[in-house]
Amino acid sequence: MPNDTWQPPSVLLTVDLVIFTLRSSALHVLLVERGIEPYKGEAALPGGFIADVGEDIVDAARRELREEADLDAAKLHLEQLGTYGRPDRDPRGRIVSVAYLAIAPGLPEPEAGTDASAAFWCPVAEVASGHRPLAFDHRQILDDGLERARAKIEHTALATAFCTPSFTIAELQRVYEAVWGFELDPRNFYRKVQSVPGFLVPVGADRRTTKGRPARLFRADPWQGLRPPILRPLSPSRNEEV
Amino acid sequence: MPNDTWQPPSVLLTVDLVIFTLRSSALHVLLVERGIEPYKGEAALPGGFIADVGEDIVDAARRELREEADLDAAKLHLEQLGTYGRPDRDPRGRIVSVAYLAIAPGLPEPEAGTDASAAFWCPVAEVASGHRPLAFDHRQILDDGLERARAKIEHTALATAFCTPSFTIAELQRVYEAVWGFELDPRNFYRKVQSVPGFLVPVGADRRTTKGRPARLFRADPWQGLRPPILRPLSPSRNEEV
DNA sequence: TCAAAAGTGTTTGTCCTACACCCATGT
DNA sequence: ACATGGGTGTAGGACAAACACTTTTGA
Repeated sequence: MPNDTWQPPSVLLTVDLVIFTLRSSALHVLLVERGIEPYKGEAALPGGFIADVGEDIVDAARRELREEADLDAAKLHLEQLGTYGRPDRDPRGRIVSVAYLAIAPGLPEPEAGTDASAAFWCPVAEVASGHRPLAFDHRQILDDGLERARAKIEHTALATAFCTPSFTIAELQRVYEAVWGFELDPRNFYRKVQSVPGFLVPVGADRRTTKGRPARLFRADPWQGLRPPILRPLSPSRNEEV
Repeated sequence: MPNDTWQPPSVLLTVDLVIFTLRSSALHVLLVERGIEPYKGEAALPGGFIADVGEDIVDAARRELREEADLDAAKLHLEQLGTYGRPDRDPRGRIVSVAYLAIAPGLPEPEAGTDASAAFWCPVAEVASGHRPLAFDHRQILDDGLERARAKIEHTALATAFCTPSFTIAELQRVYEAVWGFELDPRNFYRKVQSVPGFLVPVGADRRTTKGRPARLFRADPWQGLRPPILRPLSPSRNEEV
């Protein structure tokens, strides 16, 4: 119990980032190969210490994203995922980390930045299957981030953040399938997303591919809410894919 | 950008608690009157600094609950709500706070503990209406906690944590109404909760009141998931009450 | 003319809401 | 008897899964 001379202990504060994107229809997460101890050479989520005592936490997350992966976080929506503060989570001492979640459209290989040896997109399935161990408690953070993303695209238009500025409904469906991990009926999906008022805005043009009928293009605001939501099936017949 | 002599800055870490309970069918939140500066004498959420660098954050939350309100948190389920770290949120300096949410059954007035001048239950409506200002950013934390609780009782049996060990369906309905803030049809609610497999376990006894037919008693595990969920109506005819 | 992908119609069953109605108890 | 709250039946509408079918393109 604190007495008159007691002073509150201080801790070190880091941010960690769960950045998802879609590459050739598969969900990927941004990882870095750690350039310093501990866990040097192993894979980890991008992140790092706040720069100074006056830096806002979400600003630190944006800065780390720029430094470690050369991604401009200005357009990315960072959502707080949770805080991970187990006393033994970092061998260097008491380090508490605030995790953020973000969604990025399909992008080429990120440039390795200043802090990390290398940044790269890793298939989420590779981590989930245990083939790719992660440093610290980052496996847990990634799992929490995946579940958050799965729930989030039900109630908001966040899935469109995976897409190019204008996209077809089939492209949007591939996002939902990659994040949820099972296939959907294209015809029912088509009408379901169209029926949500204010979700999809027709852009008046078509996208032509080498095969088949051209598809209408749409755009959307990724941060808009969806009413009614696009709920994933709970139990029924769903074709697993991830 | 950090150079060779750069050291990461340290911050002070606090926990804040949003504890809800039901008193005479109205949702209440546990508040304390602050005994020290800043905001001395004003209302705030219970909370405080972690005790030492080795204390786990959720343990600190449990300890504060015991110290400030003499509530035994061993049986309460503490859920992390979020982390609030705006650089200017505390005039004493850079203080980052991790907020937790918990639900308590109806309880008598809490005892004032060691740290706080007084702990008391305050109607949530009183805070929401702006009649009761809160210290720091605690109004924001409370709002976030309320929305979390509203969403949480849709997908888990958390609402039963407001109830006595055994309860009637009508009592459970009063919980949902108090948290959501509008009235529900008793007959449809009755069947809806009964239809969720594994939610309500009959205890084989009745509760007799002074009026009307006795109601069957049930018990439940507050941390169990609900499938299908008990969804609150989004738009339709709902009688506002809070 | 065929394959492939986009988009539409329709059927069928499930779930939800609203409300009429019956049941069991205290006064 | 009757008021009060507990509990059941059921009709009508909204919704969603499943799938047959039509449209529009490239080859």
